[in-house]
Amino acid sequence: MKPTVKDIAKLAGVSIATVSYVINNGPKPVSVEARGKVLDAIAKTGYQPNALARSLKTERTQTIGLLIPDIADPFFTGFITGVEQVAREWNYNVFLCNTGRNPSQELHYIDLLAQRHVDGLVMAGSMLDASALKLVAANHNAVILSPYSIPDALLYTLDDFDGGYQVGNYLVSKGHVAIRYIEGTWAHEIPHRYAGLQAALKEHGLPTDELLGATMNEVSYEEGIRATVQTLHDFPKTTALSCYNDMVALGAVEACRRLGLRVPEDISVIGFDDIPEASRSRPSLTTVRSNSHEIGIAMTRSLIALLGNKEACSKVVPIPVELIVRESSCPVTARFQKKEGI
Amino acid sequence: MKPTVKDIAKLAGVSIATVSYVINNGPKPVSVEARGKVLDAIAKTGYQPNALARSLKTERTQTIGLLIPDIADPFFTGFITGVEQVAREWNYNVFLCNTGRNPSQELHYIDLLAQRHVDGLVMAGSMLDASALKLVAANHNAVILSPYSIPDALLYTLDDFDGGYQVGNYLVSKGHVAIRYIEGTWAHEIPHRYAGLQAALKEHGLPTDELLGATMNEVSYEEGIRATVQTLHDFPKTTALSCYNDMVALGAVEACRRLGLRVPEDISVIGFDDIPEASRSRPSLTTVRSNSHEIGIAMTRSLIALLGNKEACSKVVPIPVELIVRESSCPVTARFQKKEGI
DNA sequence: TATATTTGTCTAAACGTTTAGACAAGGAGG
DNA sequence: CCTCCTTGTCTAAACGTTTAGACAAATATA
Repeated sequence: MKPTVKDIAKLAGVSIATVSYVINNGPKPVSVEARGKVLDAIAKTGYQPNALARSLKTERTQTIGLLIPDIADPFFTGFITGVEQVAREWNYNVFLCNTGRNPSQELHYIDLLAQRHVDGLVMAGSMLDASALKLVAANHNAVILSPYSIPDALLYTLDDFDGGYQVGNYLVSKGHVAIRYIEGTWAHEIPHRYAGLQAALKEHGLPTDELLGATMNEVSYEEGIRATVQTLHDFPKTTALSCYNDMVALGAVEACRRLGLRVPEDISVIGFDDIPEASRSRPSLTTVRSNSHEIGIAMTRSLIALLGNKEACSKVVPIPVELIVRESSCPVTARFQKKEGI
Repeated sequence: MKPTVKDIAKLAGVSIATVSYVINNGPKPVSVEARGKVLDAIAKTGYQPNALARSLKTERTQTIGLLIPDIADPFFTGFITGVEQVAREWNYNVFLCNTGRNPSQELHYIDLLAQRHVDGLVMAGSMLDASALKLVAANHNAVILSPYSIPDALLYTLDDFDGGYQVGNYLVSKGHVAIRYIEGTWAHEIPHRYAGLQAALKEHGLPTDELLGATMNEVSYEEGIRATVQTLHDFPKTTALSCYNDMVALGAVEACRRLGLRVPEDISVIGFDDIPEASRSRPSLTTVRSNSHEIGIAMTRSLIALLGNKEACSKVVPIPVELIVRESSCPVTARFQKKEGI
């Protein structure tokens, strides 16, 4: 079968320790001639070290586990490539786990990664609740992107609240009053985007009791359409839709089209994430941007630093977000002018 | 540290063999009382078996390596979820490797997966040449999606040629003559999509010497725009663009818009893959569909079957493709009528 | 009753590495 | 010349599992 260190040792006429030393530039020195013989034997046999055995002994797998909710969501594909890039730089490998926004699947993967002794965890968009997350953070080397506050964890927090707040402020400043928020699945006890939006409206003295539109069974384009149709059926006078997600917002735009509403003339639609399709679609999507690729990079750097010096450097890194205004949102004022013109 | 089988054995007052037997419903039977004691000890300590040690002994990792060129390409995300789904069903895990369409990166990952002793390989959209692929197929349990013919391998082949042929036939039947093909990167010695398109034109007695438009440095939306602008600069009379990819086709549509050309009135654009955005975009994209999710499922089933009974069941599975006509393509005839109407 | 089989348990040897410690040889410094 | 350090090599013990084989007791078969 596959050649082992033993075979190489025999072939080169040295001890297996010596072979190991040359493979790893081992802790002990090796004479040039011995090294030569070993290298020859390795080349001749095409020997490849068994990573399993190596990891078993060294307690390091040079692997980081990456948990994300949805591989088809461009926000996360950007995130993933960021993680991969840094991992490659530092000679780590990435074991990607796609939880499908399913908490039990997520727990299953966390167990799996533990059994495989990954060196660390990068988590984003977890569907676990705060206490479960706390437990994960306590038992693993983990860096987590989450809106929860988790003591003693390496935590990145997207400023969801501010994102919602900026959307709210923007819409109100343009004269919108009948605003609805299309929530994703109720992942968290505290839906920060919604809360931020709510806060902005309150600040301007607007009521928020009818702010929440229909919620969705899963986060997808199709469900975005369904939830929007439902919402506009329940609240026909809506002039602005703020959506959990760009995918959802794209669905919302499609729903409006089907209902014969023009975007943005009749109704404004705003998303979240600024995925590539947001700027490509017609109308292009007003949205809240956060650079997921950069976040992935930063988080992975943090994790690798943590793995290096085990000092419990718990800290919280806030990530700012930015409202990007495009074609899908429009001043109510303009619309009113148009109506008056008739 | 983490509890081991030894700890459980001591705690339960049995031998480590017995512990192993209950964990695996082992090859030997275990009395109910012993099993009970072991299960208690496991529950009490939260013991998790070390997958590394286990795999080292059993020579199985219950893992399949998945190699794809681009995680951001929706064609492949569909493929990935298909693979994951079947893997989960059969209690396998997926180690996903994103090669970034970089052959050396791809070889690196293949080595990595070998060192980690994955049980099998699923490869799609490889950038390796036929001889390298042949080598991979010979040395691993692999199922490969590739246009090359690789003897003694489990091979799936997308009917790229027929896809190109269908596009060509369709365009010619609608009266198009000035057709250009926007190639992706020159991944393969034989660009089948191009060849199929060419064959269709030849069959109708059309010249094919000016069929090939500008090629791209990488497969992306942005490069699609660039290559299209270039192509339409070189061949201003072009009435139809057939593109390597839906991503590229979307770029082509955007390029046309920037050049003031209406799609499909002035020029037809056709993609390949039928990614979700193809039907969402305006104009919606005429394209060649193949269900990547289903392909992922079928290939993984094949691999798992192969892993079960090692008989070298080499075979070639062709995958049909289907032209989906949408808004982005249009009869020249209609356009001519319009012109005559003026 | 004597013998064969089944059932349950244990001991110990792998699997392919890494690495601490023993050891020998060769120089350097006194 | 003796001691001390460095250099290079080797032996052997881990790492945490699985499992073949030994063995004893209980049960079935003759």
